[in-house]
Amino acid sequence: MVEKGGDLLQSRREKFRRLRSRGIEPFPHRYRRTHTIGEAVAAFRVEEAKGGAATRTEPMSLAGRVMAVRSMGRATFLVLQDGSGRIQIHLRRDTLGQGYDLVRDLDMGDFLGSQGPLFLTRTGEITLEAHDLTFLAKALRPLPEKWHGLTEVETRYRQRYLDLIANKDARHNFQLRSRIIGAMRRFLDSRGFIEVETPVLVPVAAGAAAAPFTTHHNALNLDLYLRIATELYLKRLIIGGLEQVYEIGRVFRNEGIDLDHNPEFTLLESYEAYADYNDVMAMVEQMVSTIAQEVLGTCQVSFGETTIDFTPPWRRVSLREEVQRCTGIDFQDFPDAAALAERMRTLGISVEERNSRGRLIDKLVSATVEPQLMQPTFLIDYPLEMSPLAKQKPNDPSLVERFEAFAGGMEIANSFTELNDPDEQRRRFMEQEALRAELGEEVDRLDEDFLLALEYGMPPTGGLGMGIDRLVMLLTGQTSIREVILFPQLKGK
RNA sequence: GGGCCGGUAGCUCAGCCUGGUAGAGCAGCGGACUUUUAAUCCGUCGGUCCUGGGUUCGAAUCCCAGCCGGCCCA
Repeated sequence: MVEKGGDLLQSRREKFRRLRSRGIEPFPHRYRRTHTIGEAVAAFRVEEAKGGAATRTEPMSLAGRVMAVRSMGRATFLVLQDGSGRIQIHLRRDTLGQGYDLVRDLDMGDFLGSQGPLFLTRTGEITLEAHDLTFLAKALRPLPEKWHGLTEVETRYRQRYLDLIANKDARHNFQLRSRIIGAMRRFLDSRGFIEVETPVLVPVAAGAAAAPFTTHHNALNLDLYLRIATELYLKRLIIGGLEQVYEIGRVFRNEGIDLDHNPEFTLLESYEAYADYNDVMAMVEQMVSTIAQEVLGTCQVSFGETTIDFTPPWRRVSLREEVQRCTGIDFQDFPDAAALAERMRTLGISVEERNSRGRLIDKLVSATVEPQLMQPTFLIDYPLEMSPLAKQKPNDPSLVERFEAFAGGMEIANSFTELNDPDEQRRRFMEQEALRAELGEEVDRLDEDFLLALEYGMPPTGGLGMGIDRLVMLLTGQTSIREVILFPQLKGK
């Protein structure tokens, strides 16, 4: 990389060189801290409750990154940051003697360890009185500015580490993300699910209607795809007698990028034998509200302009009714794609000449219904042709037992009573393949090996797919998926 | 794919409309300062003005094309 700002870098390199020449290793192997900063502060509070304002603790060793330097000549204040928080360090020539000379070669961004008791300054700030100072790592490049931090969105994404150093909100959101996924695992585990892992590299990108990424295995000389869903492998496990399984994993869809799409994203899928979509619906609202309660301490979260309340039960409404309410269109009146397309055009929805009826209804929902669903809502009972892996409703074979969950104007979950009749499944796959051939649409792919598995018998099963990134968006109040994915996809630079 | 906005020092931003030697704050460097809190004070260094063309005596500024990012729409 061509260096800009050469003298800034040179100044740091010079300090680095000086440290080494004085026999101080700027990159030692380890440091034994006795407390995290968070623990140290908590320990001080305990002592303070006993001892009052003049409290001094026993010496502690803390380590972290230097986030601020305030030097007043023969005394210097540093702010040290570790994963648990920040604390002020007070350095005095009186106390440190020659050790104080290190201040000269210290920069913001360096990692330091320091040992000493904690006390309260006269302005009331908990502070470590440094009795020694140890370089733990030298920062050879300057950090973003301390007050404004790092705001340029592109740099925040391309150099996420700088975002995490400078912006507390960014750190917080990713910590929440981890806790959300942890709470989700505990919820599912406590219900008897087991977590499994299925292939990412697959010979058929099946289980959803999406364009896959392609790759190649050299030794096998085999073209492979990155999975677009985990669905069909998880159902093979149901067939194998693992009655409750889930996988939280990355899937890859070769499509555009926008506020709620990233080409690789994290998907929860779960399958439960002997359950149907009603059971899954109950589980979803339980799971999301439990996670919110556990992670945020509340089921109400603010998102954009509104407050979303995840307290069960969530509104349930049939897809047909809701589309009718939002658009005045009853899609049952339009058994024919061309007529529906014409009607949709009158609403200003752009549709292509060669869209299937299923694709049209999908567009209708995402264009008109979805953006209105701010509060958690289950849309239930989808048209057969939109749902090749779902089981028909006993009393209306034009519909399937399927729901999608929405919140914040986004789809967050998709579920159905799984189709387990292998012959019917084959017919459905064939219909999809015919659509692809006829209209060139991206459709579910036929997976012969899955059909083979189905012929051995799959119990009635309720399945679920839930977009983890979108759930994290909702629970962290972020309206862009790139704010909850550490390294979102960007164009090359 | 279309529209709008943005890209200037390491970071945060002015300057662009109305062309005339590229600025501020922070950071850096030098100095003063032993309880500061965006420390303060004095001095000082620092630029591929996103890239490439064009117009012009002269372009960060105007025009065209492109790259990257954001938002809106499809």
